Amino acid sequence: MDDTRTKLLEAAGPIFADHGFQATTVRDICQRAGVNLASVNYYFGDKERLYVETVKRAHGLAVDQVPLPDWSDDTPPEVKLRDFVRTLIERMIGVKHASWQMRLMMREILQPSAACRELVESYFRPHLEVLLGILDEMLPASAPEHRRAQLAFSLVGQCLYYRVAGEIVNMLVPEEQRQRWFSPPQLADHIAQVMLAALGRTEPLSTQLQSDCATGVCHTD
Amino acid sequence: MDDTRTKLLEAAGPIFADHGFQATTVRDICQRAGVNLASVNYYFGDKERLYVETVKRAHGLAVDQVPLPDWSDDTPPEVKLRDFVRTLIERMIGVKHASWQMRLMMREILQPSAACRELVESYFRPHLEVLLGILDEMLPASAPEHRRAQLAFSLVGQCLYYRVAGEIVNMLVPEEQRQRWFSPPQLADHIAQVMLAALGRTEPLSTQLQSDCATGVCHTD
DNA sequence: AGGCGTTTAATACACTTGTTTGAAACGGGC
DNA sequence: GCCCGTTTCAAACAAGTGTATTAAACGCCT
Repeated sequence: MDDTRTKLLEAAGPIFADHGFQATTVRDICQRAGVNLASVNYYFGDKERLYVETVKRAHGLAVDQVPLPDWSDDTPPEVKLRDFVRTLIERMIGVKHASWQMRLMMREILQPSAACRELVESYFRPHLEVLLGILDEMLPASAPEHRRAQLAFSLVGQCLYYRVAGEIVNMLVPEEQRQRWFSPPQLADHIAQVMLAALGRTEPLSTQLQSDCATGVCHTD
Repeated sequence: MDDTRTKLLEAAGPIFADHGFQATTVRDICQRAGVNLASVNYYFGDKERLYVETVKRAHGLAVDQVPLPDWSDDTPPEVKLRDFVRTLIERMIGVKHASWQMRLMMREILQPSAACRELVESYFRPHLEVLLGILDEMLPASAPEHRRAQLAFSLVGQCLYYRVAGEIVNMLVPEEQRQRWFSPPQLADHIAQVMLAALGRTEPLSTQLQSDCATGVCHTD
């Protein structure tokens, strides 16, 4: 019965996410899992094997939890882009409860370990390809490859920011303003607007913001 | 003589930046500094005090090393914005040799510790104010405050990305392309272009990229 | 029931950790 | 020279670490 094996994986996730690989102790994990100390070595060989297994599982859960929508063929690229941003933001800072997966992946992004190469190939690269496909629909054929990649990174960077620097944002923006204007869908729409305006698919932001500010941001909650 | 004190601080910087607080050992630091093991306790009391001292010093060095230019009053906001981005990018991924300061601050951003609140007030908030000032010159007076902040975060997020996810970018973009098109000034100019286009201060990117692609990116090296 | 592979359990081991200790070395001031 | 506050040093300490070992408990087949 692999019951205690999954109990271990389940307990290890949040702990690794919070403290990192080095700073978490096998004893902590076992205690939280309610299993014996020797179990991690019995089931995974050593602490590191348990770690990479946990990372893999985190990435699996993250994509299952908030999957990309599958668009019909005639979906305009503007909608696809906005949906893409919404999905990213939702994965980053939505799903408040179970976001240990993202915290763990963030550690891998910042300081790749052995488990990371696989993460890149099976998670980041496919997503990048999707995004590049969307951008291609809006860019002239003459746009060089590196500019497309940089545009993609610009978009992802804006989303990633609220995960990486979320605590800093909390300190910089007063609570009340945060509550009213910094919900995930609002942030997502802002980022989508920036990108679409930069690409010339909508009015520039400065003119959008000139009119009554109720338009321009759709409140989806 | 505070010689060994500064030797300790100097040695501790890169090590804390690489491994984080928990995972670095006092022995490592002392060995690298070439001083006795007991010195850190003698001079700083304990490991944590040494850590916050190191963080403070890192932030000091980071601003001294790549300061913001002081613009003349008639500098157009477009130039200021581009300079701002260049400074940020330079701090993030330029100064290859001595970038342990940023790596260390990145850890504080991702997981704020005791040393962080001070970092926010004396470093992040002043910079945000400068950026907001620049954006104000380009935005209509009717633009709500939260949208200005979000625009600022969009800009910073794009810069931060290459520091946070630099390793991932390295895995996603082939070496040759990186060498030719991903130098700090090139990335900075791309990001400035995205923001200026989004704000309507330049042509949208899709039309910029339609013309011969030699224009549009200035190669500053 | 009995035997056997699998899983759990408690404990021990070797090692690393941050910190402390006490003595030795140093450096000026009288 | 001698004293005394400061600094260095080697060694040791206690706590905590990952892992190994051993025996006990379990589940299941014939």
